[in-house]
Amino acid sequence: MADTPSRKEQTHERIVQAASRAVRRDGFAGVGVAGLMKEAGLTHGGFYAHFESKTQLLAEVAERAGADSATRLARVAAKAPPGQGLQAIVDAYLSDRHVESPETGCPFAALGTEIARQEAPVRAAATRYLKEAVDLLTRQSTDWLNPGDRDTALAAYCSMVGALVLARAVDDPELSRALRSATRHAILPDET
Amino acid sequence: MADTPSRKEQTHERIVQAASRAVRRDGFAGVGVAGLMKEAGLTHGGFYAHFESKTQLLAEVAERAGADSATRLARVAAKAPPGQGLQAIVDAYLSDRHVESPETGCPFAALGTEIARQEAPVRAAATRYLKEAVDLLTRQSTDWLNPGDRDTALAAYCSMVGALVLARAVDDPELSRALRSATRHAILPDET
Amino acid sequence: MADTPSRKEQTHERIVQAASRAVRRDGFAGVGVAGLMKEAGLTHGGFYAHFESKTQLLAEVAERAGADSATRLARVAAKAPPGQGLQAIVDAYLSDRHVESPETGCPFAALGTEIARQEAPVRAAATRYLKEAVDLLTRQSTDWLNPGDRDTALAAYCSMVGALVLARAVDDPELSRALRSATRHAILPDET
Amino acid sequence: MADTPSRKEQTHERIVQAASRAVRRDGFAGVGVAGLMKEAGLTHGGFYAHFESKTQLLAEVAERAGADSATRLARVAAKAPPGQGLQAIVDAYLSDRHVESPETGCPFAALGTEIARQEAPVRAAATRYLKEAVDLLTRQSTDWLNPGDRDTALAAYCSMVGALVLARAVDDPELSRALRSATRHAILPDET
DNA sequence: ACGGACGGGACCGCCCGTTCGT
DNA sequence: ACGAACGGGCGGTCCCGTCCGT
Repeated sequence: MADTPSRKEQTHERIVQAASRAVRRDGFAGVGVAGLMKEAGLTHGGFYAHFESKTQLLAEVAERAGADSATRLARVAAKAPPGQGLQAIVDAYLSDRHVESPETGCPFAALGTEIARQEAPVRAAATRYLKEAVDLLTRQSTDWLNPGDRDTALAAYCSMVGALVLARAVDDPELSRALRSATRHAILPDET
Repeated sequence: MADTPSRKEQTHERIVQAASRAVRRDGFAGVGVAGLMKEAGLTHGGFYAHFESKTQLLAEVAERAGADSATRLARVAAKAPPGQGLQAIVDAYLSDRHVESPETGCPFAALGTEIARQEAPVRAAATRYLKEAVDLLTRQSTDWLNPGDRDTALAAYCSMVGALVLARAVDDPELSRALRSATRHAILPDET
Repeated sequence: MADTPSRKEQTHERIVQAASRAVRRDGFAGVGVAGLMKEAGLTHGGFYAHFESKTQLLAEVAERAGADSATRLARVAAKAPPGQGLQAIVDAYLSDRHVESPETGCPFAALGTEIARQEAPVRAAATRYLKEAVDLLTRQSTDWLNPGDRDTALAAYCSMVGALVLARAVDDPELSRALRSATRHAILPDET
Repeated sequence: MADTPSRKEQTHERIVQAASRAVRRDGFAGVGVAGLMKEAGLTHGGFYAHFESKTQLLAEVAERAGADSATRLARVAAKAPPGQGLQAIVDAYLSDRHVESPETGCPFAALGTEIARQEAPVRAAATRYLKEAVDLLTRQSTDWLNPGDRDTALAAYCSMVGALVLARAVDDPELSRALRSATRHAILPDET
């Protein structure tokens, strides 16, 4: 369906896409309507032809950022050799690249503490994404994670998010790496 | 040694104190000079008698929030029975009370993703606090954490921060609890 | 050739026009963005759709005030009988009306001592205007001013500006008139 | 008669002195109480022990700047050889040094267009100073200026003020010099 | 007398939401 | 549907005037 997305739908999409990156880069409070539209190649006058309010855009942005991130996680897992999906996910999540690129990374690592102060739609989208991400982890069968062990998956996800949040916050590159390395070993204990 | 803190120092302290709570509650971007001063019982006019800029206040706030939090952690550990310091810290950190009271809680759980976008002094203060907190954890001798095992402490702290960030972000109280419960068991595996 | 100036250009013009009067009346430091916009029949909100900064507006204002004033001078000269252009200019410049109406008068008489403290674009505009005004004077052929005697024209212009500045500064109407009368006779010595 | 000026009077004097320079340098609108007091080596808290208001200070400043300038003019005239007082005054007034040093120069050249917007006491002081300056000029007996020819003196003073105002306003050093040179020759026509 | 904190107001720059015109 | 202008409001900064304390 949506075989031929109308011009309006395309523009709508472009705005959401640009905003989802801008928000992860600058935070919910760091973006303005004018800047978002400019980044999408438009002027801010036309914004309200696509969204009822900035709030509604942010809700769509949250949804979209979560969906993007879930897709990305799934792709990483799918590419990995059998039985190494979790390892691949963890490595990608805790990579230098992820630390340096919040724009395209995990929404929780980029916006976690701000989400708690956002309005209901944003938080609902975040919740949906979290469940999706945890489900994906739970499905990874590895030597030491029994498939279906949801609690271990939850804990692993918390660890990764926390590690990345701290890794981005601190001023000390070595500490940043140490946080992620320690987290990696905690999640994948038998790794050589 | 500052026997009688001058009136100015008292006011300065009051502002920083009020701001450190307001910032954790509303985020760095959610507070304004006028609001902060009002919360401290003053008007915005006198602000620049105490701080050169809002940025400088935020730096002091970061420092202060970190110091407060470290003190609090240490107190929790000290109160615990011998060999149960870590458990006490984890329980306090992952408690419902902490989830509901960002104002007086861990700065990383309240501001983590915003700290990454703050200026150098704030990030430096955050880094100092993180080292302090990890050192405290590292010193906790328990049955399963060898004292001095810094990597385990790092991983444990990441887990707790991530769990709390997610617990606050999600819309679903049950999920919030599940995140923390799973994290607790991951950190304290032998707990009955 | 700007057949149909767009709405934006019209508004822009209106703001500059209003500002050029307000500045001559109240000085560079005596005007604020809000007041200027109000005087142009707008609110301060839309200001930055037309100007990058207050500084840029002031630069345009200087240019515009100079151009207006030059046009006015030229018109006075053109209206005068042959050989009496200088006399007409001097009389207009030193008139009571000019003393009482800085808003529409010579920018140097209204803002001269402040221009020296303004930024480069304002000073450049002032310089251009001065050259224009002096050229106009130089072209006036009279009985006692040889056309092309630029030094005499320069001196005459200095005299007029000084006379008007002083005439406006002093508290004593009689002295104000005496200053201008004396200056008139110095510039037009053979006048009966 | 103020044999031993009290400490308060000395401080008062110091403030007025510093302010008279600051105002000529930065304009009436360019100075603040805090800055003035700092320049006098004090803090702005004690200001109102010496002056009822900023307005009153400005009045005293105008008076003082005028008196200083008059004294300076008189000294220049007194030092000159007999019959060359006017020439000495004109040369000093139109010198490069005067252009570059508004702080210690003629108040009209520094503040003329702002004085017109000041309150009554400032304008009254300016008027008194103008009369004094013109009287001084009028008393200069030269080959071409009959002593007592007040109108010529008035016109000469207007010329000098205008020349200096313009010389300071323009962006072009050559034009600045030309203005003053032309004015000099207009006032002192027979000079070789 | 002087230093310094404080209250209140102002100004510039920016942003959001709306309403025009095209 | 889009661009552009406009209205109202807010945030940070600075300043004046006052009132304490010393």
